[in-house]
Amino acid sequence: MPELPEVETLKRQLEKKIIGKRITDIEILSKKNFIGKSEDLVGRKIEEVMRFGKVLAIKLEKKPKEKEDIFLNIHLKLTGEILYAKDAKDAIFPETIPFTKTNRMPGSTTRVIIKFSDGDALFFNDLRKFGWIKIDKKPIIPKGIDVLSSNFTLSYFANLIKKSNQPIKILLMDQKKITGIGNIYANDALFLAKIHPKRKAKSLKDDEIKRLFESVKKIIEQAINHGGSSGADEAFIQIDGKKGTHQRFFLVYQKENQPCPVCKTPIERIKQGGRSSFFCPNCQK
DNA sequence: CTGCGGTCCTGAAGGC
DNA sequence: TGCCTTCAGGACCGCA
Repeated sequence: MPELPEVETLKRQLEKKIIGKRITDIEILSKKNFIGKSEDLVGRKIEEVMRFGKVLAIKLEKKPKEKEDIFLNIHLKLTGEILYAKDAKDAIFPETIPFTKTNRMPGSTTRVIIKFSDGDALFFNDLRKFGWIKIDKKPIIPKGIDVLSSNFTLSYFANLIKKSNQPIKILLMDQKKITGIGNIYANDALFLAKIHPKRKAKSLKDDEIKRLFESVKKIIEQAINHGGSSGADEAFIQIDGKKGTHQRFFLVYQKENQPCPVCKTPIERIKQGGRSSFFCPNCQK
């Protein structure tokens, strides 16, 4: 489920751990999840860790005379995890239990292991195998504007909304327009802005657009400060295997039938684009 | 353009 | 107990 705050959390933790380390080996346990030649990475040092929307892009050093950059791009999709182990041989991560009841690390869902010269390692786990690692000359940058970038302005947001016939919630999650918002934060941002998820985007008034803009930024910022969300359906864990804490602050997401935090009306759940939307029928218009 | 449904894959949970 | 169905976070693709 990782959305922007979760990937940003991983990015910040990763850069503290892996910058300057040299890759000695890459073990691919599931070919489907690794696109490119792993040999191209061996022997290189990690130079930089970047994030574009929900994509992590790790920049590797160039070899002498090489002209093109080389990046290791990662998308975690629904169930991907990135774990960092000090000693790869007996790594155990106590909280890596999103779907099973036993410790399993490195274990049954590990798809790729990246080993460093000091014995440390990165584990790419992915239960459902939707995620990927792609080697490329450039970072894989989604089309939309990143919520944390300076280009994500009220006027950009308003312009997008005013010309869209889509339901506002679907628009919020459209990575070609805005990158980083997934199901959790779309639901909670709409609640905070008091806007019904089914509202047609272009029907929003200026003051509603402004409220939504501020709500999106606020929710994303809070979630980053909480180290991401690791709730019931969220496979997300941090690189040391610990959970984020933002699930404690969910407003309506996954709160079907529970009282609205503002007016106590039971939260409702509907389907939009095959995904669950949660909202307060009283507060959100 | 919209919205729908199917697709990738696995395991937990609920119904009977 | 056991089998069968349903359901999840993300993104894409094809169809009407």
